[in-house]
Amino acid sequence: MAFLPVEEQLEIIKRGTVEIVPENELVEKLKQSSKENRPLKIKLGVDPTRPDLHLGHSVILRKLRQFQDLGHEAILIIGGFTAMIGDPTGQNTTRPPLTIEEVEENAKTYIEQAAKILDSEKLTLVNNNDWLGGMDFMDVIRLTSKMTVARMIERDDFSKRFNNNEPISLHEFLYPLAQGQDSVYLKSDVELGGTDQKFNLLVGRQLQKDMDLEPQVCLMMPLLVGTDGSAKMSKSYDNYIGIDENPNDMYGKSLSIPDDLIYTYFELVTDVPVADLPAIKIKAERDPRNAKHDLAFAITALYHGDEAAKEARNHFEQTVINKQVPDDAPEFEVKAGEETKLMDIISELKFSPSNGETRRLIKQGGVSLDGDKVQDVHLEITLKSGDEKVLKVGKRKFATLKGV
RNA sequence: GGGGAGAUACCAAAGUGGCCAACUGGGGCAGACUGUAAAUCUGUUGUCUUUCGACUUCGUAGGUUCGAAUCCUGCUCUCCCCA
Repeated sequence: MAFLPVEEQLEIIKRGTVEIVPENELVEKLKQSSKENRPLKIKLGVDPTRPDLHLGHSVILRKLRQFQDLGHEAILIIGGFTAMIGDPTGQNTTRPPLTIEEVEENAKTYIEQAAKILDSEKLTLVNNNDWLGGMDFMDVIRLTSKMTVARMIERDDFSKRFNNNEPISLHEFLYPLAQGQDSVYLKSDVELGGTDQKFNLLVGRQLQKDMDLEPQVCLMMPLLVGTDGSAKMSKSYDNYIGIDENPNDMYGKSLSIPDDLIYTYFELVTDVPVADLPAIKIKAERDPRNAKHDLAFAITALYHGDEAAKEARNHFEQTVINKQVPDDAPEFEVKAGEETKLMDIISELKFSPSNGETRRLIKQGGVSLDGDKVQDVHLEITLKSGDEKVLKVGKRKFATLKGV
């Protein structure tokens, strides 16, 4: 296939990137690639420790997808071997290494979810256990001789842990080397990673040079800030939007991001054309309310389609803005003519983790029946056959109670 | 190899024999407010229980005691200093 002109490729490639090291080498590689009609090898290593993908992961996967669409070869490395080591990057504690079975299971889930973003037809999928697993101790020692301890503890996360008197296991030092060895083996032209991966990516470049290979270009994407507007998106901070989430949650969560992240999200996690971005930037500043709804719609539509996104928008307007009951509230059948404890109903609906929590909710006015706040913790209700009452627990748990 | 310090609820961190289900901060949840599931303010935050109260929890296993997160012993893990 014919490649787009280098300038046009660059425009797409540079969307949202923080840094390309070094950019002029990337330009050279792109020129060579066009000239020889040879796709570049774009490497992305993923760690199958936490298989639930969220928008934070999507930033880098989308970048890989963009390379695919430009006609280059996307190589997704499942870090089967490295997962058994445990990547120390960004961690304040040692990661528990996984077993082979866990890795395989997680990798499967990962690929299934990543397929929502990548073009799996054109994807090269490899597992670094295939080449790293076969190295013997001497190979490993040779590899370690290329790195110094001083360089290692230069790294931010290591030095932080070191200074905080937190443990660093020796094997964690091997992680960047293992990842770099992937680049040597694959002869990658470009490696993608988050800014937190800079060190690891550069090690790959270094090792390639040592092996007299053409060094890879390192392309860093920003870490997506989560819905709380401060920390990076991560499951453990509970500030994430999962790509597997249902349209309603996806839409609602997208709306909860702070206004000044609207543009960033458009740039990093939606596929609106590069050309439209300037106009979006202006709208985000002048009319954040609507810009954010546009964003929520774009994100939801990307993973669930336009129809589902429209429904999610309606659902949100109905429940949150107009405080009405959603159409899809689950039904709960109550035996007609019998007194039933409200607390038991809430418990059966799993709307609350414990009865203590339910009591608390009621006392705080967090439970209502047909719009009236429930005052009595021990309220018992009796419904006639065919009667319906709407139960609301907390902010967004609804159910229709029906007498049967 | 030697010496010292430590392990408390989701996280951080007080508490050193009864007043401790355990200060405080963060997070979570709820209420008010709002364009928003944001921000802010207020309340709340082990389980069971209508109340009284009962039960489980302070690394782990035992022990001392009327009574232990707090004292003793073994074990596991971590950090620091010296070599």
